[in-house]
Amino acid sequence: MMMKEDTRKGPWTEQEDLQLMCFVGLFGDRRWDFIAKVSGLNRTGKSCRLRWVNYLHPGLKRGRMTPQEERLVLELHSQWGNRWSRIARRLPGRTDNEIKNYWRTHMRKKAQERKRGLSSPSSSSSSFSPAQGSTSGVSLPESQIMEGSLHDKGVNGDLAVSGDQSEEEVAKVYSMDQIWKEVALMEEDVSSKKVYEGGEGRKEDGMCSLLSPPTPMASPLPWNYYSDALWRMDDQEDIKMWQPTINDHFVSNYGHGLEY
DNA sequence: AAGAACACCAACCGCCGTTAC
DNA sequence: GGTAACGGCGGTTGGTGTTCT
Repeated sequence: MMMKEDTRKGPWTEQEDLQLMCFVGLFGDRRWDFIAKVSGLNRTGKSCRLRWVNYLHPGLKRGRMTPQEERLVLELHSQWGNRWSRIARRLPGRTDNEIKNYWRTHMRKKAQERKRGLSSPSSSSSSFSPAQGSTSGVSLPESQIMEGSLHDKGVNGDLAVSGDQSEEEVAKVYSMDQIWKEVALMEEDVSSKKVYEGGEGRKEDGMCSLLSPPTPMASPLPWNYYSDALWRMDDQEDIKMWQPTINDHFVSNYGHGLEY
């Protein structure tokens, strides 16, 4: 068959999402080029990966950043600069893209505010005010508020952390435990209300029949649990822990379409 | 009510590091 | 060791929804 001429671009359709989720369930989220080919999606591997990482990944949170998250982003950005993926790793459920977008819009706004503020020196220097104070008084080091910092590579490039060891240390600087406790508490409340809702109109229902544990409702743990666990996984090894159930289930129902 | 301005977010592009051959 | 392919990352753009005038 000769396809593959024009790879599709632009927004993903629901059908494509489903297809992608199925094949990621089957083959894991690493071999993107392979998945792109095998799935029959006329997309590049990159495109598939992006879609998965930024939108379809079951562990993703949606919606506004919590004040804790915002604080964390600011803090980590002050340490690492525009290392979005690195920062994202410290915010489970948030993607580098999301954080990047967040930073751009909010910091740009901040920069503009400050520009104006410079003419009136007594202006509220750092009351971080997307929509005036929705972020519960996150304060930002002056140096970062300047417009230039939107593009620079690390505010304190010199101080910039180097190496993973120091990364670990830095992460603790901000009394991470405290932050996470708060976040956990908040989320516990929320998730207990909407377990399995998929949140924000996500269209997971369709895929759940394929990818969720065989009998989601009968499962002692909600799908969210799997999702969250998955999000934290770094290795393919970990994924294998849960993949078999998906594979069995999926293959038995949809394996007919596969030639591999 | 309509248009402008702004905010948000999904997706693409290009570069770079890693891996496989 | 060289090279091609791939995956990941950061920067950027464009579309859409929301708020403001």
